[in-house]
Amino acid sequence: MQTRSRARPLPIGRLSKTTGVNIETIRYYERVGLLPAPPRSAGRHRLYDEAHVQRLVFIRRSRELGFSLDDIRALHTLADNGNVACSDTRDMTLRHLADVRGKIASLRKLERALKVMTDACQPGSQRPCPILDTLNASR
Amino acid sequence: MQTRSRARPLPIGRLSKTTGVNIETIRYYERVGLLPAPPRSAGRHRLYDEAHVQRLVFIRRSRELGFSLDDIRALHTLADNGNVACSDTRDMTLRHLADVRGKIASLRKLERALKVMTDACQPGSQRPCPILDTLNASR
DNA sequence: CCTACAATCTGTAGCCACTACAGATGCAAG
DNA sequence: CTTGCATCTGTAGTGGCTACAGATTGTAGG
Repeated sequence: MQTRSRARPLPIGRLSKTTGVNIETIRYYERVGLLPAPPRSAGRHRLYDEAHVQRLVFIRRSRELGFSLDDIRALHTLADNGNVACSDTRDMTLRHLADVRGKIASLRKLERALKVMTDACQPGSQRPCPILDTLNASR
Repeated sequence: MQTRSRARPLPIGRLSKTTGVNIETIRYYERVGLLPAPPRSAGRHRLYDEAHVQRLVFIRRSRELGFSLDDIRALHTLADNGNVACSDTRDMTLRHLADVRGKIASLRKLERALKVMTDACQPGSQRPCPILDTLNASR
């Protein structure tokens, strides 16, 4: 599985480049208990191994999918416990999916409302400005 | 235009009920310079008039449409200056609309990705959990 | 070995738009 | 006058980072 004998540990800058996660963000994740604290060099510099890389990639992917840090903590726990039937992960993901769909729905409402406003507001056509008008209307 | 002679001033709680904006939020808007500081009673309680109600409704409507507080400050300035051709308001709204559309697009990507994951993860069907699998994959 | 200079360290504060207190007053009805 | 709700100020917390300052460490070249 491993081409090199034992990968030597990465300092935080290398981990950052490898995973695409900001250095400050990596330290932040450690502070909030999302990424385990790695061993340190004699001069207290963090030294990461392959497991940290995996963990951090997992976190990044989950963030890209919009999971909260709390969700990710829960996912880690499930993953670490071997998660047999994966019904918990599925439930979490379904809840999150519902959430995303809700957000899409309300953004679409916004979109329609904004479109109506900009359509009504043709340059040089009217006064008072229909946009300001809409905003002043109580409903 | 006015049925009653001169409406007597509202304390913050009434303003809150009238406009649907939280009391704490009203004070916050004053602190950040979004809502002008009203006159006070002898005991330093805020006393609002109809203009404040209008202003606050404007703010609420704008927030519902997703404008930032900075945007709203700009809109106020435009409204107060009589905004003749309303091209500035239109530009702002168009920019905001583009932003909203961008958000919708990325949420839709999310939605699709999450759907693929939950579809792959039928209860009791597979291990390891395809969701955790996806999250571990670097791309 | 020494010197630059880059990388990393810790700790703190800022961002947005609120929200949630605590503890001290004010106000209005009975 | 008392009771009890409304309001006051000031501060701190939320999520998920990001941006410093100022001190130390690691490393490559000479």
